[in-house]
Amino acid sequence: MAEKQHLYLVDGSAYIFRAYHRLPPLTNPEGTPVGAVYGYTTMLWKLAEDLDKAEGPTHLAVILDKSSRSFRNEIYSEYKAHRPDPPEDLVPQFPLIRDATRAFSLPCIEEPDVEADDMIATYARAAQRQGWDVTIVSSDKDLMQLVGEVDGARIDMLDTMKNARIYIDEVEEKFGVPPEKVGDVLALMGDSVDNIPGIFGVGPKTASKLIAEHGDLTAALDAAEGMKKSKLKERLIEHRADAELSRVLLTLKEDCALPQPLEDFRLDGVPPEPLAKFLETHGFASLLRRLDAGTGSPDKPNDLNPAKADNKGADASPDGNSQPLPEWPDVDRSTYECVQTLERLEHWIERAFAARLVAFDTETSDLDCMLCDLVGFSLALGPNDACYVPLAHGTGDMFDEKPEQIARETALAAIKPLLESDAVLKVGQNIKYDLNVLARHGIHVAPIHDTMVISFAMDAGREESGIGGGHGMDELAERHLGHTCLKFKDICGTGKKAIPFGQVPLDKATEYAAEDADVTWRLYQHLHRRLPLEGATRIYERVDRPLIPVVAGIEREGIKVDRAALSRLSEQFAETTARIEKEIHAEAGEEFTIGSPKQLGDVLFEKMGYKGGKKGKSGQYSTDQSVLEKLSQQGATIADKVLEYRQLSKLKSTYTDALQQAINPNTSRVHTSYSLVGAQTGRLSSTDPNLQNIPIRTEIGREIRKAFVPDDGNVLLAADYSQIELRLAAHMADVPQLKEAFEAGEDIHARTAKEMYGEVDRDTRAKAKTINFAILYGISRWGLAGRLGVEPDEAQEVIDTYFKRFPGIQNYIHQTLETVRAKGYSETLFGRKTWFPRINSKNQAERQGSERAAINAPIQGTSADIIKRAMTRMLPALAEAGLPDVRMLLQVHDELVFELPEGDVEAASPVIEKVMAEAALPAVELSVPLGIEIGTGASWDAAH
DNA sequence: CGGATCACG
DNA sequence: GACGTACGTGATCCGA
Repeated sequence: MAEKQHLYLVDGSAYIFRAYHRLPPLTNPEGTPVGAVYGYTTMLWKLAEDLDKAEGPTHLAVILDKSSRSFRNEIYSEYKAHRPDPPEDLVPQFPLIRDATRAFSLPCIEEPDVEADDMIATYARAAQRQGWDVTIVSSDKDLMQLVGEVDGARIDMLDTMKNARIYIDEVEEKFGVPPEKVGDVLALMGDSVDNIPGIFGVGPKTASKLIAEHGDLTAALDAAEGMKKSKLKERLIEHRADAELSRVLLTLKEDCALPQPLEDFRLDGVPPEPLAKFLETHGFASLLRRLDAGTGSPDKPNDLNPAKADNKGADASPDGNSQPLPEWPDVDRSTYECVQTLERLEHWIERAFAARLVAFDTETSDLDCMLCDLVGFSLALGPNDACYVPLAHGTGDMFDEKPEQIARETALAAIKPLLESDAVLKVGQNIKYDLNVLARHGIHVAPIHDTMVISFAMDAGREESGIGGGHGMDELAERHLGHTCLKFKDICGTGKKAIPFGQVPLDKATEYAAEDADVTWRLYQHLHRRLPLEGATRIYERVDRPLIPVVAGIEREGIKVDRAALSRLSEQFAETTARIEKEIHAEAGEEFTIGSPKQLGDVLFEKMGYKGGKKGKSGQYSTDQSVLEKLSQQGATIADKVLEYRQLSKLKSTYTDALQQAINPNTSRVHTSYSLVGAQTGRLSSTDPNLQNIPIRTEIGREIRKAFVPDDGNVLLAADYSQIELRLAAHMADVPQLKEAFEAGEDIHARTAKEMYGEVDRDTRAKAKTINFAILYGISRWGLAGRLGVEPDEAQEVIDTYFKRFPGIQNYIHQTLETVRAKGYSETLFGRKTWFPRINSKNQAERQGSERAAINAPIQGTSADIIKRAMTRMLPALAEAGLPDVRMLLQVHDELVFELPEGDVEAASPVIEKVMAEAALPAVELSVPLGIEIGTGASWDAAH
């Protein structure tokens, strides 16, 4: 019986355009741009690796566009007429795509005057007729027409960037119709990229609705006559011919002449020699190493290879620069040692002292570093030179005998001098976690490095090919080392079946844990040497690195909450919501789930017939606050009740219930976890629980703040930067009036109103405040119009006036955008970079989104830098002032919260104020003062 | 697991 | 030509 054949057809031309935009501008050793080629090569690599898999290819061909002309141009001269020329650094990569394909010894089809889509369609159908399965490697929506099954032979698609299979369900999800109707939908929508007209004013939603309702294009167009009068009806009738032409243009030609028979596409593995040569030529060193490892040929031992030391080829691994990677052996988990005796541990410690740098990782029973038990730690001193030291394995529900291991206190006592030694750098990935675990055992690890934080300092906002832009170890290992780490899930399982790490057998545990340390060591070597090249040393060394132990300390302090008060609030909220729920149901005349926006929308806008319902992307009515407030103004009392219900259930579930649960049983306090890499701008973020969004804006919300309290005899002190972002904007954009106003301690929004309108009253001040924020967030006339409740034209006038009064602002925005477009990143006053890979996107919404974020990032980021510097200096300054009992508890972006003995308030306040006010110095001298507001009280609420 | 909603700066 | 409209976050709930 013949095995099932499976043909993969790779849409090469479409791929490289996407790869080009998603990858950094790498160059090969000769200076030729190769970013897209690199992406293409890794994609072919992945496909080739699937060769042996059940759903993998037996046959494969790459289809390229030879020219963009085809029979469609004969029918419609405007077809693809307005396509811009490809970017100039993509042009030289086209021929290299062919080279790459040949390097993999794969067939490559290019026919003059035939579009790749038609060739793909032809081959796909030909294979399907022979009973083969077909996978089209593309995400082109035109090709989705082909998806489906004929006589057991199926055609599907694979989007390698999203690693997603596209089959009938996915197509239906995207277009709302089955694959064979996609052409009809597209004919209505049109396609600006290919210049297919469609029907003016008809977008994807309308198009798919029309086709779904009427069955096909002709039926939909015929039905127009019978529709009730509307813009849509007019358009369908008027532009019928456009839609019909579009339908013809969108029909794939499935009967092209086949330049090569299908059988020629059989895959017989990839001969390594031509591929190696290609990878070498273009400096794809990380792939080259994987090739060497994969073939395992005896003349290339899988070890440090001095013969390769003369390889000067720049490594175009996707780092955004051409930093050569040191030649390391591939990760080999079989080399790791499981350390089970004190003698062996002492040996490792001795070697670590000699190495002066050790990568370090703790393994624990829980993700919460304030609750977990330490079950082991791992060390790495070089590539494949790593060990795992189990301390508490097999003590859980396991029936096996407890394995031999060093007693925890003995091992910790042995390693404490190493971890605390000034002479040895301790490197971790998210080392803040390990700092906290060990601090609970009386070990204060220093000095430290953190690969996650180093990565963030260089690459915040950068995205790479299909891997994402994160700073987690697995991602960093993939991106920089081309290595796939063992996944925690695979070791411990997931969900209910998950086991704690302490119950993982020692051989598996050693592979996983020591690999973490090994990979951390490698990442450190790689990332740390990139720091100066990326201009990121200053921000890392002066701001982010010194902050790590400070934030760890804050997390360990935690904050006391009044459980009884929260519990009372929970009860009160439960009673009130129950009452309101009944009232809402009564008013609606039926019981439904108020918390379901879908059900609520149907009740309000369908059943009760209220107007003003707007459906969003998902086809659901929006029922958010602004919508409900409008309904309320129309006299819908149910809207007010829903608003109140929403508010109270939010407060209950997110705060009064959750905070009680978050109280640590050992410390009786709530310990948040701050992410040092959470926000692209450099801000911290807070999780588990988030203590940066505790309510303050409403009276009832502030009840929750009252539950944040000091220990007996202490008070809480809240110190916040007043209007720091506007102050920074005034400085950075050099706006004399605003600087003066800040200097004089004026009300800044009032001053803006005076400048804008000549007079200050409630109304003009409120407008000015809105405009000031609009500026900070990157302005659009439509956005501002919405906020001010005026027409976009009027909003534009307001913006014009603002720019005229404050030309520095306009200049700042212009300069910032120019720089970001040219360099790809923005910078804070302290040199923190945030990358904006979509700033030059052809997609307008995407591009404009990036522009707004880019305008805001230097301001928000500088503010973050400043408060971080203040935090780092704070406790030493207080200790210096003889105030060692002041504890720093929280950071909320522009606010620091302290707990201190009542008697210390008077002495501590000026110290805190001074540290915060002078935090930019000496690196940056601001032309505006930083105003600090300080309050104290018996609760966080009272401290404001 | 993504979308909708809403809490904060 | 259509899109969707203020920046940055995280938690919760619903419903597929």
